[in-house]
Formats: sequence, C-alpha cells, structure tokens
Amino acid sequence: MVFMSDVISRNEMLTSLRTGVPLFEGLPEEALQHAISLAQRRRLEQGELLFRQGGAPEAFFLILAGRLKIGQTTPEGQQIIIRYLGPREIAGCVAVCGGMPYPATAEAIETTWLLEWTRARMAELSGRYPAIAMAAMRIMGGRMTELQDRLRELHTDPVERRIAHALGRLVVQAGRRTGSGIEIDFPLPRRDLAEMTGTTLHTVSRTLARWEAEGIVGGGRQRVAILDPLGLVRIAEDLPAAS
Amino acid sequence: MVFMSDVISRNEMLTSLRTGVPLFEGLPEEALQHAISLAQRRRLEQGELLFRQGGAPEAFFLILAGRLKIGQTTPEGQQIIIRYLGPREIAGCVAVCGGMPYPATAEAIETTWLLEWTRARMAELSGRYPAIAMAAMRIMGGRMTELQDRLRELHTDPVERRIAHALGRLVVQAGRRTGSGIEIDFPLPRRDLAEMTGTTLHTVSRTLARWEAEGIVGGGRQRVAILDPLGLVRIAEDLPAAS
DNA sequence: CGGAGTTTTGAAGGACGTCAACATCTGTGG
DNA sequence: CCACAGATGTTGACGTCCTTCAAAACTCCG
Repeated sequence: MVFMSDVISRNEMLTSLRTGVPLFEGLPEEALQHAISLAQRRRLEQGELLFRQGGAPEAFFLILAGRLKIGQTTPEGQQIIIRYLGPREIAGCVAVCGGMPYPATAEAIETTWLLEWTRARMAELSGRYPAIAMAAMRIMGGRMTELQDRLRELHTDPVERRIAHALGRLVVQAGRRTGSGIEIDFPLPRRDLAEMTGTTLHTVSRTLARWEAEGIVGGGRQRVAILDPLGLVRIAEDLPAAS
Repeated sequence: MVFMSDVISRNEMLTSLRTGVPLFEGLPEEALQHAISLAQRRRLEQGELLFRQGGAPEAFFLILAGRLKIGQTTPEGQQIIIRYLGPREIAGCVAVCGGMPYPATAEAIETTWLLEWTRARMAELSGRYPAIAMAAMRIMGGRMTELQDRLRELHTDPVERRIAHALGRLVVQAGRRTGSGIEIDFPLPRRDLAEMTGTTLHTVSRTLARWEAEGIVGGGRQRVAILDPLGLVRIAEDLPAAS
C-alpha cells in the first residue's frame, strides 16, 4: 500500500484518491486538489484513540490506510461496537456535520494514516463544493440504513443469525480471498464479534466452534475465515439446509 | 392547530414555519418563502402509507400536523418501529438525500398534513441554499446518534430499562401535561411499545401493570401517562430507589 | 519459561419469550 | 339498545435460549 510510507508525494496521493472514495464521488479535479490542500496528514498507532465519545467535534477524517473501531461505552463500562471503518471511508461525519459531540469513540486497531480537516475547513469546503456535502449525506444515509437494519436484526433475530450477518458485513468490508476461502483482513477477537452482535464471547466461541465442525468457518486466534460462504448465508437468512 | 383547516393562507403557514422548524434553522426569509413556494401541500388519512420500505425515493416531507410511524418489516413479517415523527419534523430525508430506496415504511397514525418536495426540487433548494443542506445533515446526525444509542441499549439493557427509555423519548417528543402527570399525546398500543423496545406485548403489559401498581404510570387502552417522571428515570438509569 | 490475554468448554440459573385462556373495550349492524 | 365480532389488553404456566459463573487450555511475547 502506497500510503504505508511517510514520504509519498502529493501526486501519488491524489492519484489514489481520485477514484473509489465515496466522499469525492463526482467531484471535479480542481475541487479534489483544493480539498486535499486543506487537509493535514496524520498517523495513528495501534490502540490510539482518534476521538472520544462526548468530545467536541474538532475534525473530520478520511482513512488512507489502516482501520478504526467505532464503539460506544455505557456509564457502567459495557462496550459495544458500532462499526469498523477502513481505507477510503470517512470518520467523524455525524459530529462534524451535525455540530454535536462525537457520539462514539474511535480507536485505531492497527497503524492508521488519515487525512484530517478541521470543522471550519470542512464547512468551507462543503459550502464551496456542494458535491462534497451531497456525498457526505449519501454516506450518512447508507450508514443510517445499516444501523436501522441492525436494530431490526437485534429485535427479531436469534444470536446465531446475528453473528452470521455480522460476518457477512465484515466480508464485504474487509474480506480477502485466500486459497481456501475468504478471510476477515484484520485481527478480530471473539470478544469484539460479541460486542458487534449483542452477545457474550462465550456464545460467539460456542457458535464458531460448531460452525467450524460443520466446515463453514475456520481461523485461529483473532482470525476468522469463511470457508463456506453459502453455508453462512443459509444461516443468516434462515434457509433450509440445501443438500 | 391552525393547519387543521384545509383553507389556511400562505401567510399563516409562513408564520408558523418561521420558527421551531429544525429544517429551516438559520434560513433567510427569502429562502424560506422560495422553499415553501416549491412545495405541495398534502393530506394523509389515518392508516395511509406515505412511502413504503424499498420504494424509489420520490419526495421529501415536512410534517405540518399529525404523526407518522416509521417502521421496518422483516421478510418473515415481523415488524419493528424505528421512530415516530411529529409536527415540524421531516420524513424521507435518508432516501432523498442519499438517493437510495426508502429504508423504512411511513404510516400516518392520525390524519396528517404535510409539505412535499420532489427529489429534484429538494436538490435544487439545497444547492441554492446551503443552509438547508446543513440543517438536513444536522437532523440526520441527531437521528443517527439516537439510533446508535438505541442499538447500545438493545445490546446492554434489560427489557425494563428499554421500555423506560422509550417512554422517556416519547415524553420529550410528544408529551402533554395533564392534571396528574404527562401523557403521551397519541394512541400507543402495547404492541407498538413492544415493537419499539424489541420485546413482546406480553412483557410490556406485565411491566406497565407493575409500574401502575407502583404509581409510576397510568392510562388506559392505547394510552400511556407518566405519573412519576422521577420514578421512570430511576428505572431507566438503574438508580437505587431513593426513599 | 512465565504471565497476560484469548479461547474453549461445562454446568447452573434466570430473564424473557411462547403458549393459552380469558377479560375488556370499540364499533357495527340488527 | 343490545348482541356480536374483532381488536386490544391481562395474566398464569412453562420452556428455552442465552447469560453468568467457573475453570482450564491455548497462544503469543518478552
């Protein structure tokens, strides 16, 4: 990955951002250059927090490389994971666009490079180039839809289906083909999978163990690989076991 | 309510929309007039659907009077309620702003008056007056935060606390002072309260019966009134019973 | 090799859903 | 005005999915 170097040229960065970045969808070249010229580059080590739940919305981020975990903590210390964010995705949009405190905490789960815009600069940009504001709204709309779907799942589906759905989403977002199947491309402890699906690590462990015996998933410590994607879909959608 | 008449003047409507409508926050008078001149007025009877989950995003709405229920249905027919929307709130923003199908279904639970903008007109407006786009983003941000909070609740809180939280939100949104307490100002069957909190009408019934015995809530068929708001907060926040 | 973090597995218990029956209210038509 | 049907709400008994509690095995890293 080109961003892994601290000394890449602006040109290299521009090239990689020109396509596949939802935030810049449909944005003219000149606007893209202007936007990037207003950004700060920033590096975050594994375990570092980018922002904290309840903190003032100071900046808005685009992930160049690495991965963030967005989570919420209850007053009692319970954690849940709202979502993971990877390269080309944005972070902090709810707070910065809405002018409210960050609703969740963002932690780097691996070394992460970001572009950072202050709130003022973001406002300036989205005023000058409406396409950026439109794109941000599209992104928020998509995330909102996903949240609604998860809310429904949590209401209506048993644990097993929720875990299957969560893995399905992770495959789309961070799946990497390997010889025998598709692997989730970052360390994913059972504990985190539990916090994504509203259950306990015990139940996740038991469920994965059963699936492993059935040849649906594999993997080791903090690793999950899907060996039989169709089998997983069958569980997620509660279909009868096709012979 | 002034809107209850089908024959109100444009001036009357303008006056009522000038303040307290989040969508028009900080909008200059001229923009407000322009926006309203582009809108269609529309009336919906109780039980009618405004839009359907999965439908193409045709229009964007501002509620003048009445109330909508936003819900999702699973393929198996299970229902959940995402939220209620009342006067001065907007509907359809996720779909229209994001250019995606409506993620949920909107049903009028009482006779409802709306302003309606087509997708094209909304795009035109938010391009011309960035303040409208900003306001829409603020609103979406707020709703997203609320969804995240509910997701966390559903993961971490027992049923009783979730019902208490749901009632708390309804009080803020649609509470009406009465002699003895605060009443939720629209018909709210146990069934709906269950679909808001991810439980069954049986559990809701049992819980409300217990609270009624403790003097915390009251009400009858499709009616809920909060008699002891502090008691409800105590349950929602899991505080020790203050003497 | 030791220690911390992660995962597995078993057993017990409980919160809440499911099933079932009944009560209550509302509106409709005779 | 009453009877009836249908929707809504109440309540009890029972079962179960999943959490909680507990302990041990495994893995990684210094």
